Amino acid sequence: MRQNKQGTAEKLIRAAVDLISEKGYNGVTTQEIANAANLSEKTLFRHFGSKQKLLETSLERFQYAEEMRIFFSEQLLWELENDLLSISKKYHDIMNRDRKLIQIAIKDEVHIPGFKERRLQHPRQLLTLLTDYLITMNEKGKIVCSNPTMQAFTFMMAQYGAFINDLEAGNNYPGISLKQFIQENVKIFVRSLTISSPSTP
Amino acid sequence: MRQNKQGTAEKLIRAAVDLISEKGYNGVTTQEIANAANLSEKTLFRHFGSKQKLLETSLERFQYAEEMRIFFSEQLLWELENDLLSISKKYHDIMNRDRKLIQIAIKDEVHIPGFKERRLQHPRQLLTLLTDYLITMNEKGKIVCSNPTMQAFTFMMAQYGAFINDLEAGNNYPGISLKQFIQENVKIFVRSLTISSPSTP
DNA sequence: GTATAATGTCAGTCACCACTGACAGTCATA
DNA sequence: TATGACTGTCAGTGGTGACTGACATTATAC
Repeated sequence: MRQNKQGTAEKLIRAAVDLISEKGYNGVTTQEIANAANLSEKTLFRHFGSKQKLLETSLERFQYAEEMRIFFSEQLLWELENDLLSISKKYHDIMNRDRKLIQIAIKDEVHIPGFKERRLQHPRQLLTLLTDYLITMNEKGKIVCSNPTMQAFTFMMAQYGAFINDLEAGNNYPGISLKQFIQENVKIFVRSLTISSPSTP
Repeated sequence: MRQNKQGTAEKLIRAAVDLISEKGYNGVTTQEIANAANLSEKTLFRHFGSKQKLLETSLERFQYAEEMRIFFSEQLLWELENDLLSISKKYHDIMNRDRKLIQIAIKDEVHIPGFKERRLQHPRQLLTLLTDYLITMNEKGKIVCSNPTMQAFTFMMAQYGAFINDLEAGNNYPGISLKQFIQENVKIFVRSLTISSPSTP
């Protein structure tokens, strides 16, 4: 019965993440979480000591950390359209993997020391990576880029908006999919960044 | 003392919106709300009957409704850069005015019948208005627009992302302001929509 | 077969919280 | 000065929810 201990904690964490992301930390009872995990409430407390600690443990896995950095250093082809597409996809992959954790983080209500800071550091890192990418592309003469930081930021905000929209509004816009959005957004940036001289009609 | 009744309800609603947007519906007690409004808990219940009803009443003001439609029919100059700028500004004006209500809506936890539906209808309306605008601009020969719906959607998502980012991350990106973002985003769309022939380097 | 570790059951504690009733105070108006 | 509309105080009630302790149960390992 030694290996069951980890399995039990895992079940509880999954149930907690599921329920809390739906109904909020204060909207779920430890009883409900235990039931959803097919375990007794007592077991929950034996493993985590408190509801708050259970949440903290659940949120610890919230670290895509190095993944973006590695992606940027290994997967880029220095071909704008291609790269922006794969960056977008990677972004949504990562975000969707942590979908429920992000939902919890947004609903917040809960104050875990340092958590917000840790969370906000990811998009800052992405902004840096993306900015550096644009700068290099500019140096290579492949794009015309006057303000790389703001352009990277704008690109990110579009992705972020689409993700949050999908997260909480689901399929609010009939006939519009995330894939289509990514393609159109990349097209717009490619067109905008590969103009030789600004067109003045 | 007749006019005080409305003033009292107003105070309570304001306090409720402030606190609930911060800590979530289940994270605030009626006691706290009453204190924040400098009124007794009893008065709160005399006015609204229940905590839930207080929230519902607070959320009823959440209707920018016609404002966007009127703006689109009256304030546009049919000059792309100018119009996209003023649309962006109007959007953020409206969103910021209802900042706290939107925060409550996102944290959700609360299930008020029909509320979510009512809320989601606003961005859908904006999408329609913006799409129609692009179509007309295309017909006027002022832009080259292959896929107006997706382009309007992309423009919206960028605004939405920037708003949500500002809402919950505050000043996470030092040196980047909302104003700068709006300008850069508009520039990107203008460049992208006013290319006569796609440049292939 | 017995020790050990993990879980379940059950009854219960304690604090908090939405909400109430009874009574008293305050102020404007007639 | 009396009435009425509004608010405050206070002492409650009933329910819920996080968390505990004592004891029984199961499975595994030696």
